Amino acid sequence: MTSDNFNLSEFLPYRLSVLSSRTTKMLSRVYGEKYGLSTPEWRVLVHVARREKMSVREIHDSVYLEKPAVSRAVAKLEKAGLLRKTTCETDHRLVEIALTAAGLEMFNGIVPEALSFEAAILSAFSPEERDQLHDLMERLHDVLDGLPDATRRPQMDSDGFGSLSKDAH
Amino acid sequence: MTSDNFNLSEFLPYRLSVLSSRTTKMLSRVYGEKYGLSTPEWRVLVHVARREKMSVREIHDSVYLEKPAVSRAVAKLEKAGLLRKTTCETDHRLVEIALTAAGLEMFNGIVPEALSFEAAILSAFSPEERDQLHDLMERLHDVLDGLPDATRRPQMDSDGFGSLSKDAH
DNA sequence: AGAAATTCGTTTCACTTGCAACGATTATCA
DNA sequence: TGATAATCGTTGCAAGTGAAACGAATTTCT
Repeated sequence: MTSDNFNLSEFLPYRLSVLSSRTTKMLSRVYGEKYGLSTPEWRVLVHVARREKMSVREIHDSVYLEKPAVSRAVAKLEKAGLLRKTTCETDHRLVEIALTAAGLEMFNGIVPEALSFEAAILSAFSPEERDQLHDLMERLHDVLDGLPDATRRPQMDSDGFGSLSKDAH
Repeated sequence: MTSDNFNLSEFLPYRLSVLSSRTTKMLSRVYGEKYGLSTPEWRVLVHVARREKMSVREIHDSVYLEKPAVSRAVAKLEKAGLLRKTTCETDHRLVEIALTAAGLEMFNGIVPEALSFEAAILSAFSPEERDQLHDLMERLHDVLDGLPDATRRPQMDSDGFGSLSKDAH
């Protein structure tokens, strides 16, 4: 393909962007209109729900959000009474973030709706096709990792062994 | 899956968002660092290059950009001498947007780099897998279209029959 | 121990975005 | 024809974002 007939709508990065934007926007109605959460807030809420305590940096590492975005989302969620911040006793730089009962309740309210949104999307695909999709996306990430100047990729959720994983010392 | 073990990193909308963000950001180095374009400007440039003349609304319809974003991108591109704006003779509300020689030159410079970025990504996949990816993404769009309150989906580039397609009157 | 470097979370600032409103122009229709 | 409605592109404004800078706290290294 030459410059002459370059077609943006067939260009993979553009296609990914449009698909992602539409999906995120439609999902955001679930946690936005009804629960008043922004996308960063939703992501933080979900992530904190998986462990007892998390620091801002841990959230930043595992969720695709810049540090300031995490900080602000946490501040808003705290103001809304959905989580509680306490400075870590053993390291006063760290903040221990934990859901409140209200936060957990909201989390339990949203998740089924979010999952049913996802289910509605995936209902159009067979189990094999879902695997294909999953596999293809994973490999796209791998390719990006190998490119020069690769952007940061949030680490996968290594399943919950709780507490601040500030490792052995 | 219950709320208890909801895993954000396995959640399709989130996965799409991260993949799209990474891809867009890495691509933006191509047109950003070297040519000083923002993403909306890049999209407008590319789109205007496919036809002789376009209006703001036509760009808005076919590119996934809000009307103000198009308007501002066009303004910047004009200031940079990459395109020219003239008010339509037969309808003074419309603006006819066309690339200048400098704009075309930049377009011809960027496109090969953008395509080689895409090629680098797709090199990890067989032709069949590329078709699968294309097909799966297309069907994801179809599903979104069928959902209530579906967001706007930019119309595909029906290949170039030029001029302002303000239809017969 | 003490100085320098590092890490953590927040804040600041410039920039971008999305939505609504606006003036200008054209279309609609009584 | 004349008034109303619709469309086009732009602008204002409030909210969001990213990068760098910052103070506080801890680690590192001599």
